[in-house]
Amino acid sequence: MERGKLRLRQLEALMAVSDHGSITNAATELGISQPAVSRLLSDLGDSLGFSLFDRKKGQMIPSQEVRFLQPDIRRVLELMRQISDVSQEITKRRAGHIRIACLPGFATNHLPEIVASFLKERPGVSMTIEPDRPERILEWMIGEQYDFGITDGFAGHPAVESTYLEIRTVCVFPASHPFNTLDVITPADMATENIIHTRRDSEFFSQLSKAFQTEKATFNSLLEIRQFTAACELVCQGTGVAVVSELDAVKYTNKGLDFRPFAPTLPHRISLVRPITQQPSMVTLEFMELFADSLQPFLIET
Amino acid sequence: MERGKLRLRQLEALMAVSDHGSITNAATELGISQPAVSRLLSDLGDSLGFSLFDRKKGQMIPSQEVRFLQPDIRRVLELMRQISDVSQEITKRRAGHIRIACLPGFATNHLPEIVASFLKERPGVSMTIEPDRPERILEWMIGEQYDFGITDGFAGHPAVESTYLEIRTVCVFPASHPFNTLDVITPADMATENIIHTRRDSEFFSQLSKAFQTEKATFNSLLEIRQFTAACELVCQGTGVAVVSELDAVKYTNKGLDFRPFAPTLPHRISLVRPITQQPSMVTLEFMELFADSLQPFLIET
DNA sequence: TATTAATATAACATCATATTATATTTTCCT
DNA sequence: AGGAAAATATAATATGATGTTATATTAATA
Repeated sequence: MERGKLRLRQLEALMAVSDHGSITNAATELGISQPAVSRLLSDLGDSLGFSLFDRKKGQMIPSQEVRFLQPDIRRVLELMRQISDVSQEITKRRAGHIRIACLPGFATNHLPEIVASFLKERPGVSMTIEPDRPERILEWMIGEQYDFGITDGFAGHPAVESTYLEIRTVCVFPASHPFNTLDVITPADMATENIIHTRRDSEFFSQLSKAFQTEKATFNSLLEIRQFTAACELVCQGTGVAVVSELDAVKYTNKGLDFRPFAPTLPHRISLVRPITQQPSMVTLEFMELFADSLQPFLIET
Repeated sequence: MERGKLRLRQLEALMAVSDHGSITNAATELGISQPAVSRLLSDLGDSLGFSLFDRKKGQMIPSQEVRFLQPDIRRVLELMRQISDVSQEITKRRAGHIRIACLPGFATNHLPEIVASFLKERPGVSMTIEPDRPERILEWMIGEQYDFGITDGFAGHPAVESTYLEIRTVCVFPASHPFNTLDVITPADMATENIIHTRRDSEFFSQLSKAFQTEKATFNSLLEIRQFTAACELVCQGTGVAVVSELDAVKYTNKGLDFRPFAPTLPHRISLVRPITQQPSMVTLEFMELFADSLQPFLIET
């Protein structure tokens, strides 16, 4: 017995002949010459050590042994086709998996629509989105559990590459509020208003209160929340006014909210991060780019 | 992009490098030279169109894209190994499937032990055993639904090859019965006994009753059964005596039964059959041979 | 049995896959 | 940072796999 290795082409030939009943037809099907198939089979027969076909009035009938192997062989060929297909999709950035860790605000607000439009064009791509606190996001980047992170302005870490961005912030108020006559809103304007704001230990709160101090305006703290979207919801209810990222504000214009630029310009600082050690996949890269672009209209010009 | 076909060897190289962390190790593992692996990968990279590995201080880390494909690739390689293994087993007649149709008597009596010893040596072989009436067995042979059949003496059919066999028959009686002093039992001896026998329309019954007629012995029919084993069970109970195939008789010697040759010699006629149109698999052939051999000790010498 | 269709074999071209030799790059260690 | 050692890439080349065309052989059927 010749114990040569099984080759894919031999199996292809075997199935083609099984399926089309003759070597000649199989050759046509495979787009090669009849002798080529003939030899593939004879080689395969040699290395398998049993006869592959019985002839029954001109038809090539697969032997019992071959029939026994057929299911596995079909599976192999099918899988090869699939691998080939999927890798094509990957090349066209239409297949793959992206793991994103982000601040809870993004998980519900801006990210979903970007993700949706990205996935719509790419049937083979799947994603994991994990919202969590900044420290956790950082850990995940370092541990390479996620491919892409959206977090707040952060200190930097040798294992993490980050792009720092400053988002415009605006003052939001109910559409019917007198503020709608102003072009810009200042701390002085807000001195008589109830203010909804982020946590006192947040970086953004200290910026905001400093702005009020500088202009010697009263800061009437009414409510402390964690996310800008929560603030917007409350402003909708008429509970007060707030300074939030324009990214969040625009989502509420059709929900009875209006907004104006806030002066002085306060940046909402965020960072787009990724593990530096591993090369991101091409889809990931493409997504990160798309996401960064999506923020462009909301960035403070420098 | 070069859109060449994926080759198995490339995938093997890919997984070897993924699993062993370096091209050099992978090459050792595959038993080939380092440049060979190097080029397999570079070819694969070209045809896939994305980078396969990231280097991290001497370790080759599979890229996101590769990791995405790995499960499928592993499955392909595993399947190929399996096909190769199974076909080896087939060659050694240790894998395959045999479909047997037989008379109900054989399904419970002689066949099981032959099957058991056959399968014990051949871990990859599986069987289907279908007991049924002779006409049904014939149909199945013609329709090629079964590979091997055990039926009673039969008329012959152009699509079925058959081997005709004559099994010795003996008279069975309880061990304590006076018959145990005789060497041979004749119809005359049995004239005073209650007789358990096969159905009146069976070929064997007509032989038996003709023997009694020839010797002008009374035939005290007590019970009509279908299978010889059933007759043996009843003889055990002391219900009567019977003439049955020696094949069945030997199974009851340790169950309180004894037997002696019956004179005149009556053959129990059976046929081993198989579809003539299709070439039987090698295991099937081997099993048929084993089965025929197992009957040898019970055949009437010619 | 003659004719035709299907398959096998032979001689040869080309590409895949290996080799050895050597250049280049990376890693890692003063 | 610079240089030795290890890992990887490239080049030149041999061999086997896979294809071709031409032709012989075998099987089907009228």
